[in-house]
Order: sequence, then C-alpha cells, then structure tokens
Amino acid sequence: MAQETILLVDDEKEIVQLLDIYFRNEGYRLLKASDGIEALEALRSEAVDLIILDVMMPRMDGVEACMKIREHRHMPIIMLSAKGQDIDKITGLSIGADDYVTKPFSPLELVARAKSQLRRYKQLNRPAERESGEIEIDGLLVDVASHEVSVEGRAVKLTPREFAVLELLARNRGIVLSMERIYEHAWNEPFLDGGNTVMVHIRKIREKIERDPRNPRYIKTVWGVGYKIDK
Amino acid sequence: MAQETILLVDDEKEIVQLLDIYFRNEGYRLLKASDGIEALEALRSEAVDLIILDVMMPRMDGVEACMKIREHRHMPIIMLSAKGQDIDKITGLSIGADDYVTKPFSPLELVARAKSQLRRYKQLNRPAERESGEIEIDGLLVDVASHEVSVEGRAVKLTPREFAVLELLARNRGIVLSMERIYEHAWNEPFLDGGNTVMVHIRKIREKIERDPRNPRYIKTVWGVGYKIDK
DNA sequence: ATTTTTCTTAAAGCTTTCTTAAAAAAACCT
DNA sequence: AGGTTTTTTTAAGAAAGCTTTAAGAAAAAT
Repeated sequence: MAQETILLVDDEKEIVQLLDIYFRNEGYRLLKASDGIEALEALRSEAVDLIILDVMMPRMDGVEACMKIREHRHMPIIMLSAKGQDIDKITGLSIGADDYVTKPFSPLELVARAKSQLRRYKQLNRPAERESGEIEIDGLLVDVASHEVSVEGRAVKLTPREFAVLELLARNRGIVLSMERIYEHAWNEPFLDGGNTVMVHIRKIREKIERDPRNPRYIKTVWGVGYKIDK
Repeated sequence: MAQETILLVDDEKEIVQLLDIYFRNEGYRLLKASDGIEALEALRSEAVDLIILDVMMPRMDGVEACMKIREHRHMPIIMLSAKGQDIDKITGLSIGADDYVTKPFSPLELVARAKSQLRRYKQLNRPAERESGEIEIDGLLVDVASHEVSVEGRAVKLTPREFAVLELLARNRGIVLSMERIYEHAWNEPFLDGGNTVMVHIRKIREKIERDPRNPRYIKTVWGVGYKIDK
C-alpha cells in the first residue's frame, strides 16, 4: 500500500517536532509548513492526503487557509485550536474542516482522528468497489460481502486468515503466489521469519474445501515456488 | 446514468457555498433554497432525488419542512442539526428524516451519507417498491418509521442506540459490518478508541431479541470481521 | 433537582484462531 | 537408490477476539 502523506501546518516548532515523531512512527510521510502561505505552496507541488491546520498562525491563519484550500481541494482537514480560541466561533463558521481538535491534545488522539479521516476519505473515493463481491471457481464460491464460502452448495466455515488467503488466491487465478506474497497480503505485514504458518493455513483450507486434500482440486502446490488456483 | 439532483436547504451562505463545491465535484446537480418555504416551492417545479435540510432556519425551519415534505413525497432527507437536538426524534416517526449530520459537520461525511441514501432509495425503487417502513426477517419485525421492534409478534423495547444498530444490520442483510462501520453509522461520530461499546450493545440487543443469545438466530458474529444478519 | 434510563468502560472468563515446532511424507537431484 | 530439500501433517501452547457482568458516568425524563 502506498504511503500516505500528511501536511502539518503550524508555526509552533515543538508541536511540529512532537507530531513528526508520532506520525512517522505510524508510517506516514509528514510534510511541514509554518503558515497558510507555505501550506498552499506545498499543496501545489505535492500530493497530500490529509491536512492538519493550526488556527493561529502568522501571515495566513488556519481559517483562511482552510477556506482557500477548500476552493480547489477536498482532502480531509483537521483544525487545531487553542482552548481559549472560542471553538464555537470557528466551528460555527463552517469553514469546511472535517474535524476539530483543541490544544492541548494528546498526540495519540490526533493520530487516531487522522487515521479515521483518511479511512473515510479512501472509502469515498472508491464506493463502487464492490469488487464483484462474489468469486466463483468450479464449485467453489467465495462471497466477500457476507464473508461466506461454499463448495458445491455446502457452506464452509473459514477463519479470517483462511478467508484472506483463499480470497487472495481466488482473485489471482492462474497466478502462482509465493509464501511471502501470500503472507504479506493476507497478514498485512512483512514476511520476516521462514516459518511455515502459511503452509499450515493452506492445509487447513484444503481440509475444509477439498474432497481429497492430498489431491487438491482448487489450491495447487507449485513446488519450490508457491500456490495457485488454476484458471 | 442521469445526473442526480440534490436540494440543499440552508440559510447560511457559507455552508451552501461550501457544499456546492463538494457536490458539484461529485457530479451532482445542486439546487439551493434558504428556508422551508423556498424548499417546498423548489420541490414543486423540479425533480429532486435527495434533500438536505438545516434544522435551524427562518420562516420555516427544517423540522417543519421535513414533515411537510413527508406528507407528499417519498425521498431521502438528511438533516443538519446542532448537537444535542433530539436526534432520536429527528429520525423518528413524527419528523421522519432518513439520516442526520451534526454541526459542525465534516463535508466528506455529509457527501458519504448522501451517497448512501441515494443508493438505498434507488435500490428500493427498483426491485420491489416495498418500503412500508418495515423490515421483516424471519420473525423479527423492525419498523423503521416508528422505531419499534417485535419478535414473533411480541413487542420488544430497544433503546435508541440499540435500535440504530439493529436497523443498520437489518438494512444490510447478508453483509458483514465491522465494529467500526457500525459505530460510525449508528453513533454518527468517528470510531477512535478500540472500545467494546458496540459489542456490549450487540449483547443487549441479543438479550432482547434472541431466544438463546449464545446461539443467535438473527445477529451472527463473524469472527475477526464483525456482525451480520444472514440473508 | 431528583429519579430513571441509557451508555460507556473495564475486567474476567471463555472460545476461537494462530503460531510454532517437530515428525512424516513427497518431490527433486545426482 | 540414497541423500537432500521442500511440503504436509499434527498437536499443543500462545495469542487474539468475543461474551458477559457489573458499576459508574452521562443523558433524559419527571
């Protein structure tokens, strides 16, 4: 998955530095700007997925920057405001921000809110991603929406991981997938050790969907390479 | 597909201007009215697919407008309300809005909810125009309009939140909904912490509608994914 | 302002799932 | 064929996820 970029706009060095650590730690790319003008410039040259804007800044404050950005861009914006800054006044303006956080705030909370906004934004951009909800292979039916699998009409209960592995293979019919690729896709984390977790899962899946696991009809072993479902 | 039309009713210029950008960008036609009276007029002369109504407006407020519209029309209505305005009532029988967003709202969230309502109504008008305001599942009756629920004829009293959760699941039969999605839909706010509030609510609902909560007939747990009601 | 209801939080207990390790089987290579 | 490597199979312990309870906080009703 591509790394997401966050633009943090604040003139207070300490805050920027602090948040830099937190967002980096969560795997985001963090761009920095210290006022509205800089922010607008940064937006011209970089692809940004989310903006965090402090309200109080020199040259161009957060409110103005927010409205300017909104004229052209629709990525989520989170506003940072100080306690005394009368939140109601800011939020009442309907400047188009998506969330508001008051200082002093917990960095973790801001990270959580940022994540939440990014999640929603991503979903919005691909709503019709019903990825053809169902995959049918011979007599094997994989229904992503309901998370159900059936073989020749008989329902089969798979665990989350098993489902992820089977779905991956089913979506890539005819393509051999290495253990690494399977692991990294289905587990969503790097494949480090040389464990045989994936194999064990394949075994479990076969046990459930194959009539004769020794002679699998669906998930074929490609010796020395990986697994695949034939086209 | 023909362009869909949204009628935005709000007296606050900034909000209208802001949303104009968003909905235009998403490919909708946006009509504007600044109070309930104008809204009703607009409805007479134009074909509208969805209405967004601010609760607080001069001349005729959103609540009254909503009720008036409901007398004649069957179309999705989303209310913009301040926090603390009896939300349960807004989506309840007397007022009859389909959804609501509280100010200050995230434009992205409003767009997402608008899309969701449009999708729902389109599906409703196509296969079998059966929105008697009731969803029937096996022996479970969910009355969307009056917010009443009964099992095998016996009335069951659910709290507003419980109802929101059950309604969401009932409207999405056969689809697994994650805790996140359930929370964000039924609570109308971002799911930040990893709390188990949703689970506790599910438990309460089961206690009320299931004969044997351990072996639920309606709300099924999908391990590691979420909850669903089977189709 | 008080009572009642609803919601949230936290923790304990239970169930399911995942991982690990090791032995057995199969495929490959020379 | 014999040795080597890779995959399959098993089983048990560890980890993760779900359920249930209960008590306090918050919200709503009176």
